[in-house]
Amino acid sequence: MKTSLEVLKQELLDNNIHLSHQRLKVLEYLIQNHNHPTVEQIFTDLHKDISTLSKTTVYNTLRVLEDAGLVRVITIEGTETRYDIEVENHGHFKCKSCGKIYDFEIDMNVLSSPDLEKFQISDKDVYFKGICPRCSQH
Amino acid sequence: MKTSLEVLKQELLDNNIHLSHQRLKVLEYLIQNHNHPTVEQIFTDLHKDISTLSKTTVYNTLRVLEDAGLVRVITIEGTETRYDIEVENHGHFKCKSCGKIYDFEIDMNVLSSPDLEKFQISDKDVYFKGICPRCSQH
DNA sequence: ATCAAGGTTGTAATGATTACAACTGTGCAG
DNA sequence: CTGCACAGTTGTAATCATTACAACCTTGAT
Repeated sequence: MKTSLEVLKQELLDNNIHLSHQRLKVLEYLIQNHNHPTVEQIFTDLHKDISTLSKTTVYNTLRVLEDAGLVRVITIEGTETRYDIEVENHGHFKCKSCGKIYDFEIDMNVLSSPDLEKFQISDKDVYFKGICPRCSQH
Repeated sequence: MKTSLEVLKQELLDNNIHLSHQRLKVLEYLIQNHNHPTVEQIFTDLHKDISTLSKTTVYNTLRVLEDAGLVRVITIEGTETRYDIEVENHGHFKCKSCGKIYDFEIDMNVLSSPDLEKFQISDKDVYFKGICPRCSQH
């Protein structure tokens, strides 16, 4: 499994990133919660276990993980930033009614454009919005 | 031409939206500036002409235009919200070096996923990031 | 045992966006 | 003509996520 903790820990070590207690907890949290949590959610939940945890640390850690390419930042809406363990080939759908974000499989490799011939592309994000099945059956 | 002022004015009238002076100015600005301006840029530039203009009005107007489907909101980065006259079938590329946002043509209709069979999709956004040709040559 | 470097913490500052209440202008009824 | 109602505009204050910063803590090497 690609998102196993052990594999990711090794990736951090390969990137010369120190595996502190807090960082591991954030990483574990993201592995166990694929529901695209916000910083607030991550902080609130982890705070129950680590009472000394600071929100700044959560921000710092997420940036470290993002820079290492382990975590994907979802900015589908300007008002909220969400985080996701990096998984290839999927887009994000946000329901305008209930607000839930769904993953969907999509082949990013198909996504290319002659306009970008000379561009170096490092990130591809696909965001859809609309109404999810649960909300549309009202 | 699809983004002509006259056509868009008619669309606003069709949506029962009053064509105030300020709203027309914002609309004109977006037609003339396809460089994905922020609220700050729109406000600063228009303020030169309309000295009484309020930033709140710019926010209000952009929301009205967005709801009417004439304007597309670009949230490629959580820190900045940008606005674009609605044009079909194009994605946005942001250069991580110079920060410029480029349009590129892409066939949104190709973008679909079996996972979304029962979803009602109303918006499709494609965001790429990387290095633009101007920044990568040296 | 000591020291340096990196990591963590809490508070203060920032900055974009929204809420809100007062003001303005325009069209219509009388 | 006059005044009223409504939609749009304005400016300030409030909100909220994020960042800056300085002090503190941990850990590992010498």
